[in-house]
Amino acid sequence: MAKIKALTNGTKKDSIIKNAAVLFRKKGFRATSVRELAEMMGVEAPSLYNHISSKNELLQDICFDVARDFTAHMKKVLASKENAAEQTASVIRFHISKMYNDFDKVYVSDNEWKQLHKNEADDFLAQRRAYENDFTGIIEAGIKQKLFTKMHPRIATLTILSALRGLELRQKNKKEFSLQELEENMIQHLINGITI
Amino acid sequence: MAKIKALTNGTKKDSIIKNAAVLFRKKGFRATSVRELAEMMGVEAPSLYNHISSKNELLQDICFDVARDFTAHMKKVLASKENAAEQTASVIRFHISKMYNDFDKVYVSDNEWKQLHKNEADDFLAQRRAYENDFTGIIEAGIKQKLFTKMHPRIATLTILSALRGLELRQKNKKEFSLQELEENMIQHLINGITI
DNA sequence: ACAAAATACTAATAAGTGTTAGTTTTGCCA
DNA sequence: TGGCAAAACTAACACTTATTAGTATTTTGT
Repeated sequence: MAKIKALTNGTKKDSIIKNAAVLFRKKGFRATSVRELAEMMGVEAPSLYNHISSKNELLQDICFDVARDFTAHMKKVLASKENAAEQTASVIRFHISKMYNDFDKVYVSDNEWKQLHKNEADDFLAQRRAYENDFTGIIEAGIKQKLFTKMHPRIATLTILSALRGLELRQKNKKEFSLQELEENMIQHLINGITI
Repeated sequence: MAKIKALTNGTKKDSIIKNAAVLFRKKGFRATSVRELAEMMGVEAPSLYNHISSKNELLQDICFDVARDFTAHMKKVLASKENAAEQTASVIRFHISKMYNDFDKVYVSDNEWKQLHKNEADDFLAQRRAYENDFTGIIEAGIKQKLFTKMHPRIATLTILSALRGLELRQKNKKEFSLQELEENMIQHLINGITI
Protein backbone atom coordinates (compact mmCIF):
# COMPACT_ATOMS: atom_id res chain seq x y z
CA MET A 1 0.00 0.00 0.00
CA ALA A 2 2.04 2.85 -1.31
CA LYS A 3 1.35 6.42 -0.36
CA ILE A 4 1.38 9.67 -2.25
CA LYS A 5 4.06 11.97 -0.91
CA ALA A 6 3.31 15.66 -0.65
CA LEU A 7 5.79 18.02 -2.29
CA THR A 8 8.03 19.96 0.05
CA ASN A 9 6.07 23.19 0.36
CA GLY A 10 3.05 21.69 -1.34
CA THR A 11 0.11 19.38 -1.07
CA LYS A 12 -0.32 15.86 -2.36
CA LYS A 13 -2.41 17.29 -5.15
CA ASP A 14 0.56 19.43 -6.14
CA SER A 15 2.59 16.28 -6.32
CA ILE A 16 0.04 14.64 -8.60
CA ILE A 17 -0.02 17.71 -10.82
CA LYS A 18 3.73 17.73 -11.10
CA ASN A 19 3.81 14.12 -12.23
CA ALA A 20 0.85 14.67 -14.53
CA ALA A 21 2.66 17.55 -16.19
CA VAL A 22 5.57 15.27 -17.04
CA LEU A 23 3.33 12.69 -18.68
CA PHE A 24 1.12 15.23 -20.42
CA ARG A 25 4.21 16.83 -21.90
CA LYS A 26 5.78 13.58 -23.04
CA LYS A 27 2.70 11.85 -24.42
CA GLY A 28 -0.05 14.45 -24.59
CA PHE A 29 -3.11 14.79 -22.36
CA ARG A 30 -5.39 12.43 -24.26
CA ALA A 31 -2.71 9.80 -24.62
CA THR A 32 -2.05 9.77 -20.88
CA SER A 33 -4.28 7.53 -18.81
CA VAL A 34 -5.10 7.99 -15.15
CA ARG A 35 -3.87 4.45 -14.56
CA GLU A 36 -0.54 5.38 -16.03
CA LEU A 37 -0.25 8.44 -13.86
CA ALA A 38 -1.17 6.37 -10.82
CA GLU A 39 1.44 3.77 -11.66
CA MET A 40 4.06 6.48 -11.95
CA MET A 41 3.19 7.43 -8.38
CA GLY A 42 3.16 3.85 -7.14
CA VAL A 43 -0.55 3.84 -6.41
CA GLU A 44 -3.79 2.47 -7.85
CA ALA A 45 -5.76 4.75 -10.13
CA PRO A 46 -8.86 5.27 -7.97
CA SER A 47 -6.68 6.41 -5.09
CA LEU A 48 -5.92 9.61 -6.95
CA TYR A 49 -9.57 10.58 -6.70
CA ASN A 50 -9.14 11.21 -2.99
CA HIS A 51 -7.09 14.23 -4.01
CA ILE A 52 -8.41 15.35 -7.35
CA SER A 53 -11.89 15.52 -8.78
CA SER A 54 -11.08 14.60 -12.37
CA LYS A 55 -8.27 14.14 -14.84
CA ASN A 56 -9.43 17.30 -16.54
CA GLU A 57 -8.95 19.28 -13.38
CA LEU A 58 -5.24 18.52 -13.55
CA LEU A 59 -5.00 20.08 -16.98
CA GLN A 60 -7.04 23.06 -15.87
CA ASP A 61 -4.80 23.70 -12.91
CA ILE A 62 -1.69 23.47 -15.05
CA CYS A 63 -2.96 25.74 -17.82
CA PHE A 64 -4.47 28.43 -15.64
CA ASP A 65 -1.58 28.54 -13.19
CA VAL A 66 0.80 29.15 -16.04
CA ALA A 67 -1.52 31.69 -17.66
CA ARG A 68 -1.85 33.55 -14.37
CA ASP A 69 1.92 33.80 -13.95
CA PHE A 70 2.45 35.15 -17.43
CA THR A 71 -0.41 37.60 -17.16
CA ALA A 72 0.81 38.81 -13.78
CA HIS A 73 4.27 39.45 -15.16
CA MET A 74 2.88 41.28 -18.16
CA LYS A 75 0.89 43.59 -15.88
CA LYS A 76 4.01 44.36 -13.89
CA VAL A 77 5.89 45.17 -17.08
CA LEU A 78 3.15 47.46 -18.33
CA ALA A 79 3.07 49.28 -15.00
CA SER A 80 6.83 49.87 -15.12
CA LYS A 81 8.36 53.02 -16.53
CA GLU A 82 10.79 51.18 -18.76
CA ASN A 83 10.95 51.98 -22.44
CA ALA A 84 9.57 49.59 -25.02
CA ALA A 85 12.89 47.85 -25.68
CA GLU A 86 13.42 47.18 -22.01
CA GLN A 87 9.86 45.98 -21.62
CA THR A 88 10.25 43.63 -24.56
CA ALA A 89 13.47 42.26 -23.11
CA SER A 90 11.75 41.74 -19.78
CA VAL A 91 8.97 39.73 -21.37
CA ILE A 92 11.43 37.61 -23.30
CA ARG A 93 13.53 36.99 -20.23
CA PHE A 94 10.51 35.93 -18.23
CA HIS A 95 9.39 33.46 -20.87
CA ILE A 96 12.80 31.87 -21.04
CA SER A 97 13.35 31.54 -17.32
CA LYS A 98 9.86 30.26 -16.73
CA MET A 99 10.36 27.71 -19.49
CA TYR A 100 13.71 26.83 -17.98
CA ASN A 101 12.43 26.30 -14.47
CA ASP A 102 8.98 24.92 -15.09
CA PHE A 103 9.31 23.26 -18.45
CA ASP A 104 6.66 20.57 -18.12
CA LYS A 105 3.87 22.86 -17.03
CA VAL A 106 4.64 25.64 -19.47
CA TYR A 107 4.92 23.18 -22.31
CA VAL A 108 1.63 21.54 -21.41
CA SER A 109 -0.08 24.88 -21.08
CA ASP A 110 1.16 25.94 -24.51
CA ASN A 111 0.44 22.68 -26.29
CA GLU A 112 -2.44 20.94 -24.55
CA TRP A 113 -4.86 23.75 -23.67
CA LYS A 114 -7.02 22.67 -26.60
CA GLN A 115 -7.97 19.62 -24.61
CA LEU A 116 -9.68 21.74 -21.98
CA HIS A 117 -13.45 21.64 -21.97
CA LYS A 118 -15.06 24.29 -24.16
CA ASN A 119 -15.71 26.84 -21.43
CA GLU A 120 -12.22 26.65 -20.04
CA ALA A 121 -10.60 26.61 -23.45
CA ASP A 122 -12.47 29.79 -24.33
CA ASP A 123 -11.41 31.40 -21.09
CA PHE A 124 -7.81 30.36 -21.59
CA LEU A 125 -7.77 31.64 -25.13
CA ALA A 126 -9.19 34.97 -24.05
CA GLN A 127 -6.34 35.37 -21.57
CA ARG A 128 -3.86 34.40 -24.22
CA ARG A 129 -5.26 36.94 -26.65
CA ALA A 130 -5.19 39.66 -24.02
CA TYR A 131 -1.56 38.84 -23.36
CA GLU A 132 -0.74 39.02 -27.05
CA ASN A 133 -2.54 42.32 -27.39
CA ASP A 134 -0.62 43.78 -24.46
CA PHE A 135 2.57 42.69 -26.12
CA THR A 136 1.55 44.20 -29.42
CA GLY A 137 0.92 47.43 -27.52
CA ILE A 138 4.52 47.44 -26.33
CA ILE A 139 5.79 46.94 -29.86
CA GLU A 140 3.60 49.76 -31.16
CA ALA A 141 4.86 52.06 -28.45
CA GLY A 142 8.42 51.14 -29.43
CA ILE A 143 7.73 52.13 -33.00
CA LYS A 144 6.25 55.46 -31.92
CA GLN A 145 9.25 56.07 -29.66
CA LYS A 146 11.45 55.39 -32.71
CA LEU A 147 13.17 52.57 -30.87
CA PHE A 148 11.89 49.98 -33.32
CA THR A 149 11.79 50.04 -37.07
CA LYS A 150 8.57 50.55 -38.95
CA MET A 151 6.97 47.16 -39.25
CA HIS A 152 3.82 45.20 -38.75
CA PRO A 153 3.49 45.07 -34.95
CA ARG A 154 1.24 42.04 -35.05
CA ILE A 155 3.74 40.06 -37.06
CA ALA A 156 6.54 41.00 -34.69
CA THR A 157 4.36 39.82 -31.82
CA LEU A 158 3.70 36.49 -33.49
CA THR A 159 7.34 36.04 -34.34
CA ILE A 160 8.63 36.71 -30.84
CA LEU A 161 5.96 34.83 -28.90
CA SER A 162 6.06 31.94 -31.29
CA ALA A 163 9.83 31.67 -30.90
CA LEU A 164 9.47 31.70 -27.12
CA ARG A 165 6.58 29.30 -26.85
CA GLY A 166 8.19 26.78 -29.14
CA LEU A 167 11.31 26.46 -27.00
CA GLU A 168 11.84 22.97 -25.68
CA LEU A 169 14.20 23.15 -22.76
CA ARG A 170 14.70 19.58 -21.78
CA GLN A 171 17.83 18.33 -20.08
CA LYS A 172 19.58 17.71 -23.38
CA ASN A 173 19.40 21.35 -24.38
CA LYS A 174 20.33 22.53 -20.91
CA LYS A 175 23.72 20.93 -21.40
CA GLU A 176 24.32 22.67 -24.70
CA PHE A 177 23.96 26.14 -23.23
CA SER A 178 23.28 27.93 -19.96
CA LEU A 179 20.22 29.96 -19.06
CA GLN A 180 22.28 33.14 -19.35
CA GLU A 181 23.57 32.27 -22.80
CA LEU A 182 20.09 31.48 -23.96
CA GLU A 183 18.67 34.74 -22.63
CA GLU A 184 21.44 36.86 -24.08
CA ASN A 185 21.30 35.26 -27.50
CA MET A 186 17.55 35.28 -27.87
CA ILE A 187 17.14 38.83 -26.63
CA GLN A 188 19.84 39.99 -29.00
CA HIS A 189 18.31 38.06 -31.86
CA LEU A 190 14.68 38.97 -31.33
CA ILE A 191 15.18 42.60 -30.30
CA ASN A 192 18.09 43.66 -32.50
CA GLY A 193 16.17 42.28 -35.42
CA ILE A 194 13.62 45.03 -35.02
CA THR A 195 15.78 47.80 -33.55
CA ILE A 196 16.74 50.88 -35.55
CA MET B 1 -25.67 6.37 -49.23
CA ALA B 2 -23.17 9.14 -49.55
CA LYS B 3 -19.94 8.74 -51.43
CA ILE B 4 -16.45 9.94 -50.83
CA LYS B 5 -15.37 12.35 -53.51
CA ALA B 6 -11.82 12.22 -54.80
CA LEU B 7 -9.86 15.46 -54.77
CA THR B 8 -9.28 17.11 -58.11
CA ASN B 9 -5.86 15.71 -59.02
CA GLY B 10 -6.00 13.23 -56.19
CA THR B 11 -7.42 10.01 -54.86
CA LYS B 12 -10.20 9.42 -52.39
CA LYS B 13 -7.57 8.64 -49.83
CA ASP B 14 -6.12 12.11 -50.42
CA SER B 15 -9.54 13.50 -49.70
CA ILE B 16 -9.74 11.59 -46.42
CA ILE B 17 -6.29 12.80 -45.46
CA LYS B 18 -7.21 16.37 -46.18
CA ASN B 19 -10.25 16.20 -43.93
CA ALA B 20 -8.33 14.31 -41.28
CA ALA B 21 -5.71 17.03 -41.22
CA VAL B 22 -8.38 19.61 -40.44
CA LEU B 23 -9.71 17.62 -37.51
CA PHE B 24 -6.29 16.59 -36.22
CA ARG B 25 -5.26 20.22 -36.21
CA LYS B 26 -8.39 21.48 -34.49
CA LYS B 27 -8.79 18.77 -31.87
CA GLY B 28 -5.60 16.74 -31.89
CA PHE B 29 -5.06 13.24 -33.23
CA ARG B 30 -6.10 11.32 -30.13
CA ALA B 31 -9.16 13.47 -29.59
CA THR B 32 -10.38 12.84 -33.14
CA SER B 33 -12.41 9.68 -33.67
CA VAL B 34 -12.74 7.80 -36.91
CA ARG B 35 -16.51 8.11 -36.57
CA GLU B 36 -16.14 11.87 -36.39
CA LEU B 37 -13.97 11.96 -39.47
CA ALA B 38 -16.46 9.76 -41.29
CA GLU B 39 -19.34 12.01 -40.30
CA MET B 40 -17.45 15.01 -41.63
CA MET B 41 -17.31 13.21 -44.97
CA GLY B 42 -20.96 12.15 -44.87
CA VAL B 43 -20.17 8.48 -44.60
CA GLU B 44 -20.17 5.69 -41.99
CA ALA B 45 -16.92 4.97 -40.20
CA PRO B 46 -16.18 1.49 -41.58
CA SER B 47 -16.50 2.82 -45.12
CA LEU B 48 -13.25 4.66 -44.69
CA TYR B 49 -11.45 1.36 -44.36
CA ASN B 50 -12.02 0.67 -48.03
CA HIS B 51 -9.48 3.41 -48.63
CA ILE B 52 -7.17 3.48 -45.65
CA SER B 53 -5.68 0.75 -43.54
CA SER B 54 -5.77 2.51 -40.18
CA LYS B 55 -6.27 5.84 -38.48
CA ASN B 56 -2.60 5.89 -37.71
CA GLU B 57 -1.73 5.64 -41.37
CA LEU B 58 -3.39 8.99 -41.91
CA LEU B 59 -1.10 10.61 -39.39
CA GLN B 60 1.92 8.89 -40.87
CA ASP B 61 1.12 10.11 -44.35
CA ILE B 62 0.65 13.65 -43.13
CA CYS B 63 3.82 13.78 -41.06
CA PHE B 64 6.14 12.14 -43.54
CA ASP B 65 4.82 14.02 -46.56
CA VAL B 66 5.52 17.28 -44.79
CA ALA B 67 8.91 16.11 -43.56
CA ARG B 68 9.85 15.05 -47.08
CA ASP B 69 8.96 18.43 -48.52
CA PHE B 70 10.99 20.32 -45.96
CA THR B 71 13.95 18.00 -46.27
CA ALA B 72 13.86 18.23 -50.06
CA HIS B 73 13.89 22.00 -49.93
CA MET B 74 16.77 22.03 -47.47
CA LYS B 75 18.83 19.84 -49.78
CA LYS B 76 18.17 22.21 -52.65
CA VAL B 77 19.25 25.15 -50.52
CA LEU B 78 22.43 23.42 -49.44
CA ALA B 79 23.27 22.57 -53.03
CA SER B 80 22.85 26.19 -54.11
CA LYS B 81 25.73 28.63 -54.29
CA GLU B 82 23.96 31.31 -52.29
CA ASN B 83 25.64 32.82 -49.25
CA ALA B 84 24.46 31.98 -45.75
CA ALA B 85 22.13 34.95 -45.45
CA GLU B 86 20.40 34.11 -48.70
CA GLN B 87 20.14 30.48 -47.71
CA THR B 88 18.63 31.40 -44.38
CA ALA B 89 16.11 33.66 -46.06
CA SER B 90 15.22 30.87 -48.46
CA VAL B 91 14.52 28.46 -45.63
CA ILE B 92 12.40 31.02 -43.81
CA ARG B 93 10.46 31.84 -46.94
CA PHE B 94 9.76 28.19 -47.61
CA HIS B 95 8.46 27.60 -44.09
CA ILE B 96 6.12 30.53 -44.31
CA SER B 97 4.68 29.76 -47.71
CA LYS B 98 4.29 26.09 -46.89
CA MET B 99 2.51 27.04 -43.68
CA TYR B 100 0.42 29.49 -45.62
CA ASN B 101 -0.68 27.04 -48.29
CA ASP B 102 -0.87 23.81 -46.35
CA PHE B 103 -1.60 24.96 -42.84
CA ASP B 104 -3.46 21.92 -41.54
CA LYS B 105 -0.89 19.36 -42.59
CA VAL B 106 2.13 21.37 -41.51
CA TYR B 107 0.53 22.13 -38.19
CA VAL B 108 -0.34 18.49 -37.59
CA SER B 109 3.12 17.38 -38.56
CA ASP B 110 4.68 19.86 -36.14
CA ASN B 111 2.34 19.20 -33.25
CA GLU B 112 1.05 15.65 -33.48
CA TRP B 113 4.05 13.62 -34.59
CA LYS B 114 4.43 12.40 -31.01
CA GLN B 115 1.32 10.31 -31.54
CA LEU B 116 3.04 8.24 -34.20
CA HIS B 117 3.98 4.70 -33.21
CA LYS B 118 7.42 4.41 -31.68
CA ASN B 119 9.24 3.36 -34.86
CA GLU B 120 7.76 6.09 -36.94
CA ALA B 121 8.19 8.71 -34.26
CA ASP B 122 11.87 7.83 -34.03
CA ASP B 123 12.22 8.03 -37.78
CA PHE B 124 10.41 11.34 -37.92
CA LEU B 125 12.52 12.78 -35.14
CA ALA B 126 15.71 11.69 -36.88
CA GLN B 127 14.66 13.58 -40.00
CA ARG B 128 13.79 16.58 -37.93
CA ARG B 129 17.17 16.54 -36.19
CA ALA B 130 18.97 16.21 -39.51
CA TYR B 131 17.05 19.21 -40.77
CA GLU B 132 17.98 21.24 -37.72
CA ASN B 133 21.61 20.25 -38.04
CA ASP B 134 21.65 21.31 -41.66
CA PHE B 135 20.24 24.64 -40.66
CA THR B 136 22.79 25.07 -37.88
CA GLY B 137 25.44 24.40 -40.50
CA ILE B 138 24.18 27.34 -42.54
CA ILE B 139 24.29 29.60 -39.50
CA GLU B 140 27.83 28.50 -38.68
CA ALA B 141 28.91 29.18 -42.24
CA GLY B 142 27.36 32.62 -41.97
CA ILE B 143 29.40 33.37 -38.90
CA LYS B 144 32.61 32.21 -40.59
CA GLN B 145 31.76 34.33 -43.62
CA LYS B 146 31.34 37.27 -41.22
CA LEU B 147 27.79 37.77 -42.39
CA PHE B 148 26.37 36.95 -38.99
CA THR B 149 27.45 38.11 -35.56
CA LYS B 150 29.28 35.83 -33.20
CA MET B 151 26.64 33.88 -31.40
CA HIS B 152 25.56 30.42 -30.35
CA PRO B 153 24.50 28.83 -33.68
CA ARG B 154 22.35 26.23 -32.00
CA ILE B 155 20.37 28.91 -30.15
CA ALA B 156 19.87 30.86 -33.36
CA THR B 157 18.59 27.69 -34.98
CA LEU B 158 16.13 27.04 -32.18
CA THR B 159 14.95 30.64 -32.23
CA ILE B 160 14.30 30.77 -35.95
CA LEU B 161 12.77 27.32 -36.38
CA SER B 162 10.69 27.72 -33.28
CA ALA B 163 9.34 31.02 -34.53
CA LEU B 164 8.46 29.45 -37.87
CA ARG B 165 6.95 26.25 -36.56
CA GLY B 166 4.79 28.08 -34.06
CA LEU B 167 3.09 30.19 -36.70
CA GLU B 168 -0.63 29.65 -36.87
CA LEU B 169 -1.87 30.87 -40.20
CA ARG B 170 -5.58 30.38 -40.03
CA GLN B 171 -8.02 32.50 -41.99
CA LYS B 172 -8.20 35.12 -39.27
CA ASN B 173 -4.52 35.93 -39.53
CA LYS B 174 -4.57 35.82 -43.28
CA LYS B 175 -6.84 38.84 -43.22
CA GLU B 176 -4.53 40.82 -40.98
CA PHE B 177 -1.60 40.62 -43.37
CA SER B 178 -0.63 39.22 -46.74
CA LEU B 179 1.84 36.43 -47.42
CA GLN B 180 4.31 39.00 -48.77
CA GLU B 181 4.05 41.20 -45.69
CA LEU B 182 4.56 38.21 -43.46
CA GLU B 183 7.62 37.02 -45.36
CA GLU B 184 9.23 40.44 -45.49
CA ASN B 185 8.67 41.17 -41.83
CA MET B 186 9.80 37.82 -40.52
CA ILE B 187 12.89 37.65 -42.70
CA GLN B 188 13.85 41.13 -41.67
CA HIS B 189 13.22 40.33 -38.02
CA LEU B 190 14.92 36.96 -37.84
CA ILE B 191 17.88 37.72 -40.11
CA ASN B 192 18.66 41.32 -39.23
CA GLY B 193 18.66 40.25 -35.61
CA ILE B 194 21.79 38.24 -36.24
CA THR B 195 23.38 40.25 -39.04
CA ILE B 196 26.50 42.33 -38.51
C1' DA C 1 -4.96 3.47 23.25
C1' DC C 2 -9.04 4.75 20.98
C1' DA C 3 -12.13 7.21 17.86
C1' DA C 4 -12.37 9.65 13.74
C1' DA C 5 -10.77 11.26 9.50
C1' DA C 6 -7.92 10.52 5.61
C1' DT C 7 -6.63 7.71 2.19
C1' DA C 8 -5.62 3.47 0.30
C1' DC C 9 -7.68 -0.73 -1.91
C1' DT C 10 -10.79 -4.05 -5.11
C1' DA C 11 -14.50 -4.53 -8.12
C1' DA C 12 -17.38 -2.82 -11.29
C1' DT C 13 -19.76 0.27 -14.70
C1' DA C 14 -20.97 2.84 -18.66
C1' DA C 15 -19.26 5.01 -22.52
C1' DG C 16 -16.28 5.32 -26.30
C1' DT C 17 -12.50 3.46 -29.18
C1' DG C 18 -10.47 1.41 -33.70
C1' DT C 19 -11.37 -2.17 -36.46
C1' DT C 20 -13.38 -6.59 -38.72
C1' DA C 21 -16.96 -9.60 -40.80
C1' DG C 22 -20.45 -10.10 -43.64
C1' DT C 23 -23.89 -8.06 -46.67
C1' DT C 24 -25.99 -4.84 -49.77
C1' DT C 25 -25.74 -1.29 -53.00
C1' DT C 26 -23.56 1.35 -56.64
C1' DG C 27 -21.31 2.28 -60.93
C1' DC C 28 -18.76 0.81 -64.85
C1' DC C 29 -17.66 -2.02 -68.85
C1' DA C 30 -18.43 -6.03 -71.85
C1' DT D 1 -28.44 -5.58 -69.98
C1' DG D 2 -25.77 -8.66 -67.05
C1' DG D 3 -21.90 -9.28 -64.31
C1' DC D 4 -18.10 -7.78 -61.64
C1' DA D 5 -15.40 -4.82 -58.85
C1' DA D 6 -15.58 -0.92 -55.84
C1' DA D 7 -17.34 0.87 -52.09
C1' DA D 8 -21.03 1.66 -49.20
C1' DC D 9 -23.79 -0.30 -45.27
C1' DT D 10 -25.15 -2.75 -40.40
C1' DA D 11 -23.75 -5.30 -36.58
C1' DA D 12 -20.59 -6.51 -33.58
C1' DC D 13 -16.09 -7.31 -31.29
C1' DA D 14 -12.45 -6.76 -28.08
C1' DC D 15 -10.29 -3.06 -25.54
C1' DT D 16 -9.44 0.93 -23.08
C1' DT D 17 -11.15 4.76 -20.72
C1' DA D 18 -12.47 7.82 -16.60
C1' DT D 19 -14.88 7.36 -12.75
C1' DT D 20 -17.89 5.50 -8.72
C1' DA D 21 -19.25 2.40 -4.84
C1' DG D 22 -18.06 0.12 -1.16
C1' DT D 23 -14.58 -1.48 2.00
C1' DA D 24 -10.17 -1.98 4.30
C1' DT D 25 -6.29 0.25 6.18
C1' DT D 26 -3.50 3.82 7.85
C1' DT D 27 -2.73 8.22 10.16
C1' DT D 28 -4.03 11.77 13.23
C1' DG D 29 -5.66 14.02 17.31
C1' DT D 30 -7.11 13.36 22.04
